[in-house]
Amino acid sequence: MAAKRKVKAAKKNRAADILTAAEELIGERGFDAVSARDVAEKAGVNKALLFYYYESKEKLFDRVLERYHQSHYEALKVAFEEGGESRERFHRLIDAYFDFIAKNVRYARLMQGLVVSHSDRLEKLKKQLSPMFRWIEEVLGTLTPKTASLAPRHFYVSFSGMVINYFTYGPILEELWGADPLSPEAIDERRGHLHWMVDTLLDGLEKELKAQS
Amino acid sequence: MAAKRKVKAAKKNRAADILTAAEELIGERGFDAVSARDVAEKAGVNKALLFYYYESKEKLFDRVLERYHQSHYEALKVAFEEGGESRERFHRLIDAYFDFIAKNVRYARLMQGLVVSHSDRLEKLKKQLSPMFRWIEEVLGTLTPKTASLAPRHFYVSFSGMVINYFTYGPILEELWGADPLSPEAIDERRGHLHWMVDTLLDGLEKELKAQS
Amino acid sequence: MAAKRKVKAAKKNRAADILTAAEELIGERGFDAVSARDVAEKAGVNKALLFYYYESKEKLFDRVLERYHQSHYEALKVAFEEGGESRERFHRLIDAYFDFIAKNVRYARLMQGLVVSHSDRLEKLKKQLSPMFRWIEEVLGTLTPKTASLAPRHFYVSFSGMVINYFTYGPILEELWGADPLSPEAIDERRGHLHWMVDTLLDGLEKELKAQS
Amino acid sequence: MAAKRKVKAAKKNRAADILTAAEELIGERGFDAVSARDVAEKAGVNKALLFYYYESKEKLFDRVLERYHQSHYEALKVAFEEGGESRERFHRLIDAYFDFIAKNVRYARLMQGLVVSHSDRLEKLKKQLSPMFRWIEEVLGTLTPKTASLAPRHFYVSFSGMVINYFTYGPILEELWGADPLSPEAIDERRGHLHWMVDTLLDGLEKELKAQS
DNA sequence: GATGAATGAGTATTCATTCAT
DNA sequence: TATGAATGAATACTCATTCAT
Repeated sequence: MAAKRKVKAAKKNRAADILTAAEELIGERGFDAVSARDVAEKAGVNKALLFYYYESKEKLFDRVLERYHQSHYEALKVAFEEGGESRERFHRLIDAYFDFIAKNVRYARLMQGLVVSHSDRLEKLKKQLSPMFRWIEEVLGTLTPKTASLAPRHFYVSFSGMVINYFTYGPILEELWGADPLSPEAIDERRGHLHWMVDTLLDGLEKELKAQS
Repeated sequence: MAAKRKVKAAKKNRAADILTAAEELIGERGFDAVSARDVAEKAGVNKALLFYYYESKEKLFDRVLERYHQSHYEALKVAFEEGGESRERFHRLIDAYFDFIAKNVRYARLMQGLVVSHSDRLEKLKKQLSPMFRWIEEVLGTLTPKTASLAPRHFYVSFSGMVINYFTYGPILEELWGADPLSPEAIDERRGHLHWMVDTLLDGLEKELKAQS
Repeated sequence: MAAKRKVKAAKKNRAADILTAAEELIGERGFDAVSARDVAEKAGVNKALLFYYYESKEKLFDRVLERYHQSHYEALKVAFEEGGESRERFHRLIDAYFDFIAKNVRYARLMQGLVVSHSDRLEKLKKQLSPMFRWIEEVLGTLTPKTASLAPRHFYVSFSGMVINYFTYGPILEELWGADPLSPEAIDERRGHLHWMVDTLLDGLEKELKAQS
Repeated sequence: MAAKRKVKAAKKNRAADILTAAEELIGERGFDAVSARDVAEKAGVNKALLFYYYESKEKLFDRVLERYHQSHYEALKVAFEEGGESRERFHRLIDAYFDFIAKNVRYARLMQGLVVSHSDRLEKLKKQLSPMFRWIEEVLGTLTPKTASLAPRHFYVSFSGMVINYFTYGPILEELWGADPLSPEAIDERRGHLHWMVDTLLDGLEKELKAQS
């Protein structure tokens, strides 16, 4: 049994190696700039093996995304549903969002590249994101007034922009910024910004709700 | 003379045709997914002509970007420097930003793809964006408190995220959104959202400044 | 087992086919006039295979040269080091040189094109030829006097010119020559010429050495 | 009249500029490595002008060669026919050959590339070289015995190899040679080698003639 | 499972050449 | 004469994918 375990532990999981390699490369360079050869080399396997395990480059990349989407969605849900008072929950939600992206900057880059890609990939993306978007709309629904321009969807887009773009535009601003935007201190600073945003905007929304009623 | 003019007007300007074709295609599919052949076909010219006028695909794409950056920057400056009371000027600024992107959705898509691209292109982008970023930092500097997380750079990233991502993530959300996010009505609604954001956040900042003094 | 052998013998060695095709074409037309497509077609393989095996056209051509240089150098060494009296050894040396070129006229043509090619290729050539040149200088060193214009290097250039140019200029002179300079008879005649040269020049050198001492 | 002269002197002779540019480039890089664009740029004229004056790149290159062949042939003839005793004339002939090539190293390089080029160019070359070869055969005919391997054609090939290859192989040997083979001193040294060769071989031939009679 | 070999369709770019002006 | 614009064909090389072993 011990022997078997050792064997199992030593056993190379090439399928997983490939997935990891793909994930890293796509995150760094974007979809179109990564070739099957690149992935195979990085994973240390034969090129043909990609196709054996994942059928096509496209499907391999789909798998990379799926994994990300799922863990992203779950991170948000766990954070929000942990209980507590409403405002507290939203702070936890934005923290979860921000932390997930901070830990997976490659995911942010990948998404950014994806949303401007051609139709086939977009269609898939729509389907994959839809449950998370529905859930967030529902969650935010309780505290926004009827005004169309204050509907949950707008806050969703605004906050996801604030979070994601920090990580994708940040590196560009590095020199102008005066410090590495991905350093722990800078990340904390940004987190502070986001919490101030949440507070200020929740205050504003509360005022609106009062005025409407 | 009139005849001559007509002839002149009818004169084919292939260089411009190529630039336009490139602009449209890149905006739709992103840089890497556009080939020289695609551009030539769309422009209705011989592939080799593209190299005759622009030397390389890369340089052609640079030209596309330059044009955009410049008109973007100018639109913002004109809007802000027109005078008026501070809050009014910021509303005009956000309007200018939003309108420019709304009229040039392809530019938004292009930028989104760019920020996650490989190093050579990124380096160029940094240089090109730097003056605008500097200017915005200066402009916002007057109304933010000393707190690091409320520094101009954070509001720049936040607002650019709110504006740009509406147009790049919007299409993905179309079905979930329930309406075309690029329709005039939806665009007006989003504009309303942004103005509410500006007002609410300026209120918040004023409160902070008072508290600090 | 015999069957197996047959199978093995029948096995296609495309890498070798490509090398052979390249060698033949370059020898006929010179480096620059041979395209990757030409080589692939002659070898009866897909163009991409050429890059699969040899990375680049340049490297493929390098391999062709390497093979030639090596066997050329070895042929000379074997001939000279076989022993015997000095004059006998030089006759064997010139025979080996001449025979090698006669059997590999394409190599002569190839070299002739190479020496007038651009810098990258020249640099490589220098490195590849240097051991053979050093060795020949050493070998000739024993029988030339101190006079600079009778230094080994001059005899090396002179004899290599006599040998190589017969095969490269020969075909041009064919019609004027009155017979095919590559026919066995013509080749024997040329060999006679070279041996007469060797004898006459060795006589001359001996006289010089005596005069100097 | 003076005015007219000035105008004439100032008048640009583009056709000649093109020919000169072509000559220099071909001599440096060989035929196939020179493009019409290269020539036009070096000559400082529009690419289309090459075709206006010379019809095609091939014909332009032909003209370059013609000029060379003609002046080469003439240099040899003048040197030999100047009179004097036989041996003296041959020394003058080899001097003329050597000097011409030394002054036109590019011609040597060009020829070396040509003799290994494909058929069209070779055919032309044959026709162009034929009168000179005939003449040399005739000139040498007086002092060679009947022996086939001592026929004029062999000495022609041998000496042209000795002369030309010094200039084409020389640069390759530069580092091994220990000095620049194209420096005036090295060139004089080589000239010495050639004259020693002429003397030694003429001595040898005389001995043969005596033996035969 | 895993691999080396093989390929057809594609890439950006350069070429000699033509032509209207 | 001279040129800018235009093109069809070629260049070396890369791609995702297949397949026999």
